[in-house]
Parts: sequence; structure tokens; C-alpha cells
Amino acid sequence: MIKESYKRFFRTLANEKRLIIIHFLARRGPHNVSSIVQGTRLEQTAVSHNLKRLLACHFVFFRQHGKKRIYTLNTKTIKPLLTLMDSHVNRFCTRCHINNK
Amino acid sequence: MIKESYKRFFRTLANEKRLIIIHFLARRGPHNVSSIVQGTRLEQTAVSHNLKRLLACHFVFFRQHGKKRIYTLNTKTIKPLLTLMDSHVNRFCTRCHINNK
DNA sequence: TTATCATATGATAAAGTTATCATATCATAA
DNA sequence: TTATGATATGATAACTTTATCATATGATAA
Repeated sequence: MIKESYKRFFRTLANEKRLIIIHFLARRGPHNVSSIVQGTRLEQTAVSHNLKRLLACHFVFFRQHGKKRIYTLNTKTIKPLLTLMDSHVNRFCTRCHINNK
Repeated sequence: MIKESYKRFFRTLANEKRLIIIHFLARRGPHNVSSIVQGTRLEQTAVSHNLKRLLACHFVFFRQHGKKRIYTLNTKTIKPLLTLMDSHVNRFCTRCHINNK
């Protein structure tokens, strides 16, 4: 059922560390795990665990490159998603105290 | 910080009952609480609690109409969001066993 | 007013998620 | 092959969210 997919997808996005990883890949392009660890200051195991969840939802892809795995953001989905959220905030939440911190 | 908003928004969407309410309002248009209760078979308190969270994120609005509150979906945000998720599933998750149930 | 229908709120046990250990596996070069 | 650098996995305590009671508040008509 499609509703299950929505739930899984939104759950995957509803996490600080995964959002940090997404933003890192969005700003800095494809990177391997240890670069993501360096760039985000997250633990290696945390990065791997969370990349796995992003991967399961196809929000990222990877290609093997020697010992390394280069992870890439699925920009086709993620870019418009973030754009949509931004414009939602700008339209509907600008004077919303709960968002201004 | 904007990342906090993303987290709150996705968390709000990442819930079965709220998705049920969203889908109900998407299919059937604006309705008051007890109609939503009838239409979705959810508990009244659950519906109220969850509408409150949807409201806090501006995913729904309401207008008072006598004793009733007519809740409306924020289609500007929700429709393209669901469309985006659908096309993501169709593009990237069609052969994905985890989604086919 | 007060009664009543309609909706919201508070509290909290149960269920689900995350963080983070230790450890395993994988790819390659020596 | 074995050593090493890179990444993944498993387990579980700590934390967060949800479900669901009982109860409170709101709007209106009588």
C-alpha cells in the first residue's frame, strides 16, 4: 500500500543526522563515507547506519570506487522536496514563533 | 534554523493516522472533526490530537462554523508533496520488494 | 443560565526510534 | 595469504512518539 511508503519515506527524512547528511551531499556533491564523517562531524557508524536508511528509500545511491563507496544524493527527488519545504515555510510559517529559533 | 523545521515537518508527516487524515481530506475535501472521525474510523481524541499537529505545521487550516470546525488541507503544499513522493516511488522503487505489500 | 453537541487537552503506559558500543565484512595492496 | 584502510552490521540502553484513557473547554440553542 502506498501509504506505507509515504510513512517510511517521511520517517527516513524526519531525522536530524540524516538531514545533516542530505544537506552535506546537497551542498558538497558526492562523497565517500569518511569524507562525510569529516564534513559532518558525525560518527562513522552513525553515518553508515543512516546512509543505509537513505539508501533503502533511494534518497541516495552509491558506486564502489576501490575501497571507498561514493554516495550521491538522489537530487531528482531531494532537491524539489527541499524546495517545496522552503516555499512552504516562506508562505505559511514566516510569522510562526515555533519556527523562529 | 531551517533544518529544525524540516525535521518537524517530516515528523508530522511520518505518521499513519495523520496520513490517513491527509488522504481523507485530499479525497473528500474539507470536513469537520466528527466527519473525519466517521470517514476514517479513528478515535475522536486521536483525530483532534493529530489535527493539532498538522495545524502547527500549517498542513491544514480550519474555520469555525457554528459548533463545528471545518478543516481544510493546505493543498498548495500537500498536493505537490504527495505527487513528488508518488513519482519517486514510480521512478526509483517499482521493483523494490520492501515497497510492494 | 443550563444542556448538549462538538472539539480540545492532559497524563502516561506502551510502542517505536536513535545513539553508540563492539565487532564483522569488504576491497585492495603488499 | 595477510595486513590495512574503509565501511557495514548487531545489540541494546536511552530517548522519543504514540495511543488512549479521563476530563476540560467551546459554541450554540432552548
